[in-house]
Amino acid sequence: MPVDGRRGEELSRLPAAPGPGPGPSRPTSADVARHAGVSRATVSHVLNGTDHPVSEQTRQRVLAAARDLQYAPNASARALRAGRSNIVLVPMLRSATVPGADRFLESLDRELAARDLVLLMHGDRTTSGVRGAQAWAELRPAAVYVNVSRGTPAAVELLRRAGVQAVLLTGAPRVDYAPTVPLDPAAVARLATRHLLARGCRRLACLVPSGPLAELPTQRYEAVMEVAAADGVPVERVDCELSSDSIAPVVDRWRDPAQRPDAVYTNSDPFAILLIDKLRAAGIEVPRDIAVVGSGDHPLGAALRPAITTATFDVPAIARVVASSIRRLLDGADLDPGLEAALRPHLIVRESG
Amino acid sequence: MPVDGRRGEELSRLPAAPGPGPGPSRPTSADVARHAGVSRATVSHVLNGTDHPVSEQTRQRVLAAARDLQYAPNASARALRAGRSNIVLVPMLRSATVPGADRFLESLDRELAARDLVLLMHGDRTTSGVRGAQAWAELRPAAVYVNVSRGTPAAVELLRRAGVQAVLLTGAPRVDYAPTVPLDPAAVARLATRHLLARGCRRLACLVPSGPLAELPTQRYEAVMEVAAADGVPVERVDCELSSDSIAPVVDRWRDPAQRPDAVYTNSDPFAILLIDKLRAAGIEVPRDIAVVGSGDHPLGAALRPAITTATFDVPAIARVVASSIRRLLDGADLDPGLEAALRPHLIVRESG
DNA sequence: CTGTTAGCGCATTCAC
DNA sequence: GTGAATGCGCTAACAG
Repeated sequence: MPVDGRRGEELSRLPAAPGPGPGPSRPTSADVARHAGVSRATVSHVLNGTDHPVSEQTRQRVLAAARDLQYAPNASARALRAGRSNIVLVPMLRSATVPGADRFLESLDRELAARDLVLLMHGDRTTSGVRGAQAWAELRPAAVYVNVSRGTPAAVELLRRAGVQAVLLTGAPRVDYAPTVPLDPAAVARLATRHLLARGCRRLACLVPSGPLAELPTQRYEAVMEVAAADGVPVERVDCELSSDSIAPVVDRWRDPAQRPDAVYTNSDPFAILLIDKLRAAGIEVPRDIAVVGSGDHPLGAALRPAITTATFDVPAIARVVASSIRRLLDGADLDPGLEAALRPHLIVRESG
Repeated sequence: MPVDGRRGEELSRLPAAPGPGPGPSRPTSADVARHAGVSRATVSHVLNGTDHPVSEQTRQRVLAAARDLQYAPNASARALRAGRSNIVLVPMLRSATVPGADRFLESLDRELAARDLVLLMHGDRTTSGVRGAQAWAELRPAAVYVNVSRGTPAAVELLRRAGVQAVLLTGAPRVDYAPTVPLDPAAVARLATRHLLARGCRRLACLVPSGPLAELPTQRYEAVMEVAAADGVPVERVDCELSSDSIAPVVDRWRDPAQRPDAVYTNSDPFAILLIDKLRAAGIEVPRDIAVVGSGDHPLGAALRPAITTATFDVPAIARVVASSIRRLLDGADLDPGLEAALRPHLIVRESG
């Protein structure tokens, strides 16, 4: 399955190498057949459990031969013949963008495995659109699950034309050119904001991590703005990084109660933890002086004091409906009806706000 | 590339489906050839940049046709014919075991891409040995990079017989049946311990996270023990989890100076952060009363006060030598000579110890 | 009922 | 510049 290595070239190319040289043993179904004294067709029937009748005796002989030779069918040949695979390809997410990414992939693998599908992650985190689709299509996966921002209409069309049976997109703007898991990463920000407003907060601030991964934090900031604006509550935007130097000047300004918001939404729990540490050092108490709400439910958030109030998604539940939806798509059905429900964020109210 | 979905069965099976049905368009190299008015051989030569001479004019015609049809070569057919691919397969690591896992994979992808290789992660995190090798072999990758604990001798043999050109193992006990990246995850623990001893600490404790992922922490605990024992320094083993309830009783006991170690190694920075929080709440000051050293260089560790002293690996450097070694192995050379040097852990001395 | 023969799928590459 | 063989496994059609 050669796939394009260098990004940004016409098409892939195989590294120079000695052609289909026989190599060592590399057992094929023909070897198994020879070993068992039957034809390749019989081997195939036995190993695949087709409905074709085979005597128990030959069956055992074939199985034994396969075991002896440690035969592993060549997925390439198989996929080529079948014109389809049971691979679900997920281009790797831009790291740290989504806090629970790793947990999600772990759950997703379990759920897919239970549905006879294999999860494969493509290491490239940046290539998108047609160029990305090109790389993904080469593997001829049964399904591709990718963010809308990378799954452009042209990309989706290319994948479909390449024979990918199910292209499932995920992300905020629901699109019409492919089934979409309408997971809005900003939903946690909205939920957190509504919570703070309901608690009577009237002056908000929002920490916005800067850097190359700022897309999501910015979306969340806008969501906070929007919800707060509906109540006529102002939101101070605080651009920062996860470092002491970055937070210090802000906290310093907030020493003055007149300059101080009464609540802060921080985009991720580590930022909340950092902020609270700096506030404490400045003599500002959480939640008495300022309420702080994060998101992502980081384990440290629950363990430290004050424990972080956080808005988060139910990661395993989302993995389940995504896997189920992919399976259904492959079987010609619609998305899992439980999708919307599983995507609703929830709030874990602890001590910080 | 159908791969076994259910774990623990004889061999894989394709989900029932309508055979190699023609499907929609699914452009093949034959389509491109037709479109450009040339033979498939020519298409192949042009698209792969072989040294076979092709007139500039036809070259352009072929490229244009490929673009028009959004042609993506079928990786299965290609691999089948070529008997080799440019895929490097990495079975996904048991999550959170290695703190920098995600960073590592990101760097590794970049380094591999620069060497014309594509990184693919296999979603299954648990299957190992022959069973795992079976699943990995089906993809016929050019190389597999996996922990020694999963890459048993039988697994390595199976992979080799299946035509995987480079099997690179990683992990502590260097083995002789396959090239190994002797990355010892316990090395950071040794380094941290030596640092604490050099600072005059004479009574150590070691936090050992429990749970299903306890293998690594236990190895590290043993490393701490070993180094400390050489100096006649005792080590208290503290089994715990990353939660308030888990740490509280320990800290409570340490309120009594007579019961208290003078330094703690915590296996990961989040544990150090948690511990310091609880110690502070108990009126025990770090590093005055107890020194604390973590590992993994978590960003929060640098940002909080006291900043966490941590022992860590140079993740991007390791990714570089691993990628380089894989490339060299594929080219018939030996491991990158810079390997050992890149694997050395280093200490970031900050405030906590 | 049991097993076999034969052709296909797609891209690569040798030889004319 | 092209024809044709090739790699590996699946499966429809067929023969005992």
